[in-house]
Amino acid sequence: MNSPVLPQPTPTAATGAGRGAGSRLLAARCTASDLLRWAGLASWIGPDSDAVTFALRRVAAHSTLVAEGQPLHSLFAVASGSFKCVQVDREGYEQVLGFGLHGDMLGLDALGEQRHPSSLVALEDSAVAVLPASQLLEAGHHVESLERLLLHAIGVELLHRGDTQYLMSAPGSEVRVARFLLHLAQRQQALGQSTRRLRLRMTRRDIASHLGVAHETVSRALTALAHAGCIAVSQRDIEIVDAAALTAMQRVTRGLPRGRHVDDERMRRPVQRAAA
Amino acid sequence: MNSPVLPQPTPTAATGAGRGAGSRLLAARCTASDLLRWAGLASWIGPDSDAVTFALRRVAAHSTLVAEGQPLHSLFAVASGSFKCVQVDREGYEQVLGFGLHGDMLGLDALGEQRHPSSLVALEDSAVAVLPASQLLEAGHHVESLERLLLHAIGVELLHRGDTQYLMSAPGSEVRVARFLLHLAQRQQALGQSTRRLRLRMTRRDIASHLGVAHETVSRALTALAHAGCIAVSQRDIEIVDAAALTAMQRVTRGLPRGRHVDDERMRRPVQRAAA
DNA sequence: CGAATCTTTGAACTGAGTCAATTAAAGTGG
DNA sequence: CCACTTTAATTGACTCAGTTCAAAGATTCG
Repeated sequence: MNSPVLPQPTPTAATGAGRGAGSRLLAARCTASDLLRWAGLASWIGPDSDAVTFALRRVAAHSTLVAEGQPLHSLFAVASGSFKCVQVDREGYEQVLGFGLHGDMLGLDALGEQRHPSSLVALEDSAVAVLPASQLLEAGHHVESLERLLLHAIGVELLHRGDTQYLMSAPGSEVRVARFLLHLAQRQQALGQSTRRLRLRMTRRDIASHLGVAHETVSRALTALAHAGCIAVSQRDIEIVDAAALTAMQRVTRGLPRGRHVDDERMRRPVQRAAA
Repeated sequence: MNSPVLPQPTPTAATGAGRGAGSRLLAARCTASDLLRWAGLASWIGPDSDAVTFALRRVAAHSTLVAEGQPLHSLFAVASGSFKCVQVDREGYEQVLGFGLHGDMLGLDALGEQRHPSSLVALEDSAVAVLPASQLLEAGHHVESLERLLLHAIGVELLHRGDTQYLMSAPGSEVRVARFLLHLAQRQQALGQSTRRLRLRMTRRDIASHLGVAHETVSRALTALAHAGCIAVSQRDIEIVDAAALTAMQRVTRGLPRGRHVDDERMRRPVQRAAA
């Protein structure tokens, strides 16, 4: 059926001592060292990093890890799989605030009011490390690497939010999608995965919500970018064919303060647009 | 360099007398108690809250407190005045990520890479408390209220970013502006200031950038809202005449303005079991 | 296999961006 | 203090990109 675990492209010598092939997720707990490794901060691992362990929890695809409004009990770190962070308003409109990939910390926005302002939903079968809020500060005082991890995660989260605002500030849909793809590729790169091949775990609707456009527009933008030769699209598998062109496209923003469009019809309009 | 004479010799602390808000007299330093008071967290003030003090620093209108890319030296708390947080991309387009009001913590997004991803620019003559990053953690371990303050500020910042994404997700410009005004009013309320009268410290351009629209559109939306009787506009002074109408307007999101399928389509089944 | 969801494509309508011109305010300097 | 220069704000006209409505493929899942 569903593949339980994706094989690691980068054979980082498993956590600890690899108990059985690919069975790391079956372990009941993980250490701060694991968290650091997932976040790409292996260099911060110190002798104290194994002093604390955290429970692992499986989350089935499409199930809700935390629901909006729920009081803060713990933070989470993505051990495997992926999540979306959403808010739904009274009208039922779903706003996707972001996506959590391997190693990302989830639930940080609950630190303000001690309750979760957004829901966390698994996009696929996933697993998270559970970091009890009460235990965190206490442990952080004794395990320095853990405290640094937390602070780092906070900064990264804020960085992503900034990126998202930048995403949404783009006036053109193709630009937004291009930025989104590049942003995703960049994050995958940080995880040591391919920069060219992207496997989108979220629906077009989720992407659309995240980008602030209609889902049809995402489709159209994707096909337009493909038609322009920037990418190749096959369902949720996307290959970045011409990263340079994509980047160039991503740079087009709203009305430059001054100066003219030096950029011109580089495949300005693939649409057949009322040719009549 | 250091200002030769400080007008008001309110020596150290002055926390007992000062509510911080009133005059713009500036003590050379402030305490954690002050920070908590500014943030509306006076209830957290404990005996240890005066154990640490922080330098105050004046920032002239339009001057840059921190420039994009600058390494992280300290965080800041707004003692008086206001700031905008901006990123400018290679084309020179300025993206406003947010505004910092009295009591807000500034520079948190630098915690990720130990470098400021965005600039902080004073919108008017302002002052900030300087919280050296190195000193912060250390002090936090001993002064509990300070640590809680930091965590709270982080959560609040994340909350604001979420609000901003919600802002920008609105398809209509009037909706965005309405949400922006209500958001601002809400923050002012948290500071104990008027909910009806808003004095915008930022230009229309800044607002436009923050909302992801053209600055002309902000003007138009403002006059439209005024024409609808929701608000009254006089330059940068805005009075919220009909908060209910504004709120109603703010709720209009994409796709369900009129008519048909309002309910059935969104079959919400929010909670599914997460754990195995 | 069929039901439901996801995805793509089409066509028409409209709201917001761009360009442009005018007015208002604020900062500069003699 | 008052010309003068700059920057901010408002308003109008026109065009187009993206939303909306609609419907047909594709994919997943029970």
